[in-house]
Amino acid sequence: MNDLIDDDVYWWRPLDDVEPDTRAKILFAAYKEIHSQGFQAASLSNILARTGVTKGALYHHFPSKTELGYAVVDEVIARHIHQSFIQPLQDFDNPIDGFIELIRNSGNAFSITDINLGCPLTNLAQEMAPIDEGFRIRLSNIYEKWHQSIAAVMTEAKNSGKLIDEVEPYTLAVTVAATMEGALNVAKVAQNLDKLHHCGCGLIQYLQLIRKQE
Amino acid sequence: MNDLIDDDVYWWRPLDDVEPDTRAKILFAAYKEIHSQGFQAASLSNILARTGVTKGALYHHFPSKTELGYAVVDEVIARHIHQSFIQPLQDFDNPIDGFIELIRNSGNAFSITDINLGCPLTNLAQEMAPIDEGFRIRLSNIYEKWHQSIAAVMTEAKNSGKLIDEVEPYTLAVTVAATMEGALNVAKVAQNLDKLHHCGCGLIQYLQLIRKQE
DNA sequence: GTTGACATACATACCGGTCGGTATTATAAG
DNA sequence: CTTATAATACCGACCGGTATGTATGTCAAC
Repeated sequence: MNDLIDDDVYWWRPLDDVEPDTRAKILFAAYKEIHSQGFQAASLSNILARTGVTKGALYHHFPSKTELGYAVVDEVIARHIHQSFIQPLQDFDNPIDGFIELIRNSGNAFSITDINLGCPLTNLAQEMAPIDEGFRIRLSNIYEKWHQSIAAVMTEAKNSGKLIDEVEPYTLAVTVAATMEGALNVAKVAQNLDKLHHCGCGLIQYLQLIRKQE
Repeated sequence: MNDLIDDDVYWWRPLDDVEPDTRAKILFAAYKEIHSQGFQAASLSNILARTGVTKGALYHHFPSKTELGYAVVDEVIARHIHQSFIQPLQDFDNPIDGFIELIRNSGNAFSITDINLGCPLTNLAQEMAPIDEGFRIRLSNIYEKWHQSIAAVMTEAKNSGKLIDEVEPYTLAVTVAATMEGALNVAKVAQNLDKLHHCGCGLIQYLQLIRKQE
């Protein structure tokens, strides 16, 4: 039905030994449909066809397509971002080294499928922020949490003398996040991992330069 | 009909003293509709209603909605990017100073409308790259030209000893472009110019750090 | 009288959403 | 243990609206 996504390479999957309940099935299928088609172009019929769930069941669990979209943001995307981008920050000893490590790993972690479809958070933000405030608020909150998490570890690093004095932690956080987002964008359009690597190298260079020399 | 865009603040407008021909009218209206709604959600009926042009006229000039979209990319968006982001590079004496100046000006140049709707190039790329190769190629070419233009001025600057030796011009170019793009994204979702300023400051800091000290 | 530049009416398909009905399970009284 | 009642979960035909696209007609210019 939709060849853009192969279930096997997907980051999240219902556990094999537990039959996911209907709501979870809908939610996951909706996430995939939205990720590959965008929210507005996402077709409920496609979601139903792929899950085998009927329209009645869908509208039993969700009052509207919009509310289904909100649930995808709150329950799937927000969790994904937290696990992939916020949680790892906590393990950093020195955030500069941590980020460099994270960027280096990203180069290998992303498959070409990931690249072509882009970041689900960015995609939805782009599409829905100007036309639906419910989406915008939810997505904006996720970004803000991410920025503040980065700023927190940078503040700590600065206080312990690991960063040059000119660094403003929150400014740095927003900039680093924006660069990572832009990098994925660029790679997506080019369908080319090299672009991603270039951005990674550039960002690493920036991070090296704000490190306080002994 | 569509309140998202106010014609008067738009960067491009048919000249007042020349009645634009039908094709140009359609093209401009389509550009606005696509910019505010996205390509897939853009409605031909809206475009027709706003121009007063009939469906017959539209399909006389363009064989399909997709081809109309291609024409918008080739004739409107590509030109816009060239004028706004590529042309100004040529006037730079020192590209570091030039970029800093350009970033500082951007902070004032962008209206809240611009921010909320986002960059037309980025929006289209996000939406259409994974699902239509015709769009993807066109948009990818625009990005590539932009990257190479930046790389060219950076190469020149490096050769004349204005940049530290570690700088790789093309890598720097892609990174700077990605950061600018990400910055607009972040500001769009937050509907907040402050985010844009933060990214501007971060980027300026990076540029200052790669400058060769005398 | 042929061609280009439109205008109008219509065709077809798909969209999100509704609604009457049913199957299953939970609760609790008798 | 049986039975009555109620709530939950689900089914699928159907609806109005809108989407892109098409077929045919008009009319002025050369």
